Amino acid sequence: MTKIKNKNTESKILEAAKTIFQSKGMNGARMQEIADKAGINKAMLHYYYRSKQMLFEAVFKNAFSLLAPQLNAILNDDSTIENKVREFTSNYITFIIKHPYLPNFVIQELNRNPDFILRLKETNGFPNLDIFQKQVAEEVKKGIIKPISAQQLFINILALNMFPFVGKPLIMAFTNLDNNGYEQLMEKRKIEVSSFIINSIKIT
Amino acid sequence: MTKIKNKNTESKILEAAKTIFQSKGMNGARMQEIADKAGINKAMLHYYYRSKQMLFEAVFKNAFSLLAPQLNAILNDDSTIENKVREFTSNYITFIIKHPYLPNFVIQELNRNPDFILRLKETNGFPNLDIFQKQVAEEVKKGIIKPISAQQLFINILALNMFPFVGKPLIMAFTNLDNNGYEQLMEKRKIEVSSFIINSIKIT
DNA sequence: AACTTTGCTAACCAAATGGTTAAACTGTAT
DNA sequence: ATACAGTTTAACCATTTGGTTAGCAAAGTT
Repeated sequence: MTKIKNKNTESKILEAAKTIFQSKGMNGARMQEIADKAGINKAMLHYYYRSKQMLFEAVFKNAFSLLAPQLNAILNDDSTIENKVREFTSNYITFIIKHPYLPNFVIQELNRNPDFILRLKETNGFPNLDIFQKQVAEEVKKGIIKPISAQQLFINILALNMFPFVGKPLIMAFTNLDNNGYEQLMEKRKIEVSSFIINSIKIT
Repeated sequence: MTKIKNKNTESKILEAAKTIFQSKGMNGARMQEIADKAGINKAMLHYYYRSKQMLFEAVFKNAFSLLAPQLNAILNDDSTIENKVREFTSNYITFIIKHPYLPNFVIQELNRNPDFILRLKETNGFPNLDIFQKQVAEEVKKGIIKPISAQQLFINILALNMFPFVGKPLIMAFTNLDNNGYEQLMEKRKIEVSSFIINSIKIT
């Protein structure tokens, strides 16, 4: 029963920490609040994770490891750029609707501590533009897409997909939409964003 | 001399608070650090601004009031959409390069406290899509641009312009660029982003 | 049965933090 | 000179916060 109890508590902590950290950030989160949410004693947080910083890093790495494979789908898959853009957009937006705090959490914390990403870059499977770069150059040369640098294209894809979630409050305010209307907009973007990108780069 | 000293201290506080709040956020900022940066006693912060919350709101409103006119340029100006997109992109990126912390600060704090924007919406000059909406519908009808909703177009414009700054650490990591390379990328975006948008929506 | 390890709790602690206060200082008006 | 209002400081305060510790109960080991 020891092991079972252990795993239970440890994962309950991680789950609670995820919720609190993702909605309040490292600085806004309180150890007591995490303990309360997990329904355990505050000392247990330190028993399992030693410090707030280490608990936070566990949560952050977990979050980032969800994002990275999504990006690798567009960077390393070997279908055409058009196909990848269409598939990525649809998949990514579906994915983020299920994890709405994720992009903002990752971006906010990376801005707070830019050095943090250096450690992540060592990680296996960290997104990398090399393959994508070759593919873009090739399709440009073949006359499939208009001249564009892979970097700019990648930034544009990322921007069009991630920003609407990161800037949700801004968008809701400007468009005068409620939560419902906002969700409908996002739903439509699953196909509209990819068309927007393809229209821009494809040679007809 | 009384009035001068007064204004001096008050604006020194605001200036210091701006720096600290924009780089560390409301939760990460410390009153003592702001006082130190301003070169004055901590009690002065409360003398002039009563509380951390009120000092923060002064900084935030200040920041937002810099952003709003930029957006209104694209929403309410009466040149063609193509012209507005080109002008806005160039102006906005130039502007943000001068105030790099601004977009992230505003977005981060609005996500932390979404109710906050409700008060701003009452403000005079709060960006509003009404005019833009009519203009987009009209240009679509006239066959100048392809069918697109004003909301989606606006989100795309915002995304392509703001995201690269909000997601700077992410972009630097994925593209393997240093600060210098990043700045060059942004410089190029002043014209490339508008072309990207125009290519996508314009009927040739 | 005696002993050790593990998971857990309540109570506690030191440092940090936002905020207050009483007194001193400064320039100005009387 | 004196009184006065606005400005500034040092010292202080209450609360919050991350983190520690001593001890306990249950499970595992010998």
